[in-house]
Amino acid sequence: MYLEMQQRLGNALRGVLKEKYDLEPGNIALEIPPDLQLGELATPVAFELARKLRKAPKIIAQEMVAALGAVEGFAGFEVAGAGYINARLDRAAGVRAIARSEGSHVAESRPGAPGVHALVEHTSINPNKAAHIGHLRNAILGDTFVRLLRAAGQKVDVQNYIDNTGVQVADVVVGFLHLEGKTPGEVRMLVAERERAFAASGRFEDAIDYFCWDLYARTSQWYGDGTGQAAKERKLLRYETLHAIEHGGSETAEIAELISTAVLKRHLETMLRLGIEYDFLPRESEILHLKFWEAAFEQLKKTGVLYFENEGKNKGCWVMTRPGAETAEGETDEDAKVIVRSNGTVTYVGKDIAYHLWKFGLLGKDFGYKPFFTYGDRECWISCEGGEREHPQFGGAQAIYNVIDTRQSDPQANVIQALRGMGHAEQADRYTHFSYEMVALTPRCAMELGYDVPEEDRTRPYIEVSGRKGFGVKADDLIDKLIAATLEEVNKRQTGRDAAERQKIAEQIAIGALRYFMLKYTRNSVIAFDFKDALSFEGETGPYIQYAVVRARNIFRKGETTAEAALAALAELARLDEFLSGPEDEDLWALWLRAARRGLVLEQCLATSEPAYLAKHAFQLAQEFNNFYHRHHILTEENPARKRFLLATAAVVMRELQLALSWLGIESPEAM
RNA sequence: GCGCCCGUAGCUCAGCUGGAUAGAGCGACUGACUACGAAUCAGUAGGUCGGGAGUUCGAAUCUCUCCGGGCGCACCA
Repeated sequence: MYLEMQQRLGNALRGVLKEKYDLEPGNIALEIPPDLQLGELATPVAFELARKLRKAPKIIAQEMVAALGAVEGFAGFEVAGAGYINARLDRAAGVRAIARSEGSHVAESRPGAPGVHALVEHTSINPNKAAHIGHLRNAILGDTFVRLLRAAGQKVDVQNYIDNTGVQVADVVVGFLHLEGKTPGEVRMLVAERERAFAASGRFEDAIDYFCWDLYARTSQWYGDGTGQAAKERKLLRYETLHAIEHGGSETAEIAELISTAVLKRHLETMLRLGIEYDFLPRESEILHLKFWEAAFEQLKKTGVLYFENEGKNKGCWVMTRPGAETAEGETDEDAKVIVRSNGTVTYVGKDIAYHLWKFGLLGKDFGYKPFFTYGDRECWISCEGGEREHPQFGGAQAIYNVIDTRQSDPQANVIQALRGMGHAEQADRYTHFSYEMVALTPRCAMELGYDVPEEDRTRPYIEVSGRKGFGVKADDLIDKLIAATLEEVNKRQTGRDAAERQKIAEQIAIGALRYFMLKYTRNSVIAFDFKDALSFEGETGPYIQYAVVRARNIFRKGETTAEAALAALAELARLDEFLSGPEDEDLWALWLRAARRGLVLEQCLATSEPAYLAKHAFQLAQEFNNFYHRHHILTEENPARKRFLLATAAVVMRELQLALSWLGIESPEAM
């Protein structure tokens, strides 16, 4: 509702400016005043115009208010301070409009945006070890953004890119074959044995991804431990293995496929615990074998984005100019980005350009597809050669979002630069590197986990996690720990419920706590992870918001009615103003207004690619609700009309909280 | 050296396209439960918004500069 009123006021002001002063400003600043005393919306536009019109801001504001006349939904306008124009809403009409606005779309506010086919890539964990907390941040941010895009009416494909032929997978293969000295047959048996053991015990320590976590760390260590000749040989082994995997068709490649597929399956299971699902898993093996790069290479050469370097340190390579680089005519750009090495192989950025041409439907090639993982009623597909004849369409998106940590901004910028250089400016503009900062551990947390923290690192605010070193908190361990902690609380409080119900509630709360924890920080803030903060269920947390919903739910249960009925009953109340105009009732109106911010917040989140605004909004709404809950005892209210109004207030807040939580991927438990 | 990010209360962080008295959580201290269940609420203390200069009617927000911290800048992915 707030968003609609803001737009209406903006249009009215625009009309006045055009008619009275013949001005057509691009943007009219509209804000929410710091205090309800000053109205619900305000604009400082008169200040900006003062110089241009050579008049005092206050005079301009007065003239504009006079010219505005009546605007539907507004009770009036006034001039305040040195020239603010403050707008007051018609409160009763506002409440009725808020009660009615159930839709989750901001369709009318973003012309052209709904109906957009968007593609979000997130998670993209190397399939060679268990997922850790850093990966959780990526997946939770990505999944939440997907929910926001869908709430705004966009069609979204969710992709999880699998680098199954990279050096990280090669490293665990080296670990299995050379460090452990296993034959390919023995590796097959071990993977099968791990899958059996995990299925039987349900303990993550038994699973293949946990096994690989340690093996990968040991292998990384092993490369570094070798001296002289041994180090050389180990390095050689590493690259021979990598090349065998990239090339395919060998026993080494088969082992890599086996391991990466088993680990990938585990990643999907881990993410499913958080309610995160994917539509398609494109793999690097197909990008290689289906010759995506060859097709892209032709286009890159034809458009002149790539050129062959004959001079300098990059002699013999195909290179591209970096974004923002300027080189004088005839000079060698030593700083250019190498895309094809002098030995003819293609770099990571090159493969990524090909993949992104495919994402936008510009490559002229497609993957093969087969079903890979089932989510209740639908399939997640994976790339392959050949594949099923019948499959959903992926790729060919109009807008893409890549959830990738901020350290990869340079390569991401290279890909965008290449698209632009190839003449795809529109696509380059709709390519968003949805970047975020890493999750690190506080030194205290690292030491609690038993890691050896060097003296000089102990005073640092945080220490980066490292899969290569096996240094970090595994995702499933954290989730288990959270569930155990919430279950303990639930068991104390929900003594009347059976074990299965309590378990379900504990899981909902644990996941709510985790997702909220990852979403409450803005993207470019480093999260210094600590169990104390992550396991907290009080204050600015997911459970706090869930608890507000449960409280509202309890009111309707005890009052033997429903939120829907309470909202519908609002229509029968003749005079709403009597509950909204008294000085002691300002908080009620403020609560309705907060509940009305949904569209505004959604738009802000999408415009800035920042889910944290929604997290903040949900918390603030819950906070105001808790405050309201204490101040007004609804079920014992003696004035029946007022009781109805209070019930409707609880109902609208509950509706908005549940909707906001669902966008955050957080469930609302029945009881807490 | 070049590029990007950060520096706001004891700690962790918000602060929308510059706008009206700088906010929250945690922690500290004081209070409020035979209940619409306190995973809650009320209150108190706590800030030269890293320093300086500039632009502006107006700067935590924009520009420059300095200080302090982080991350990138491969023929790795």
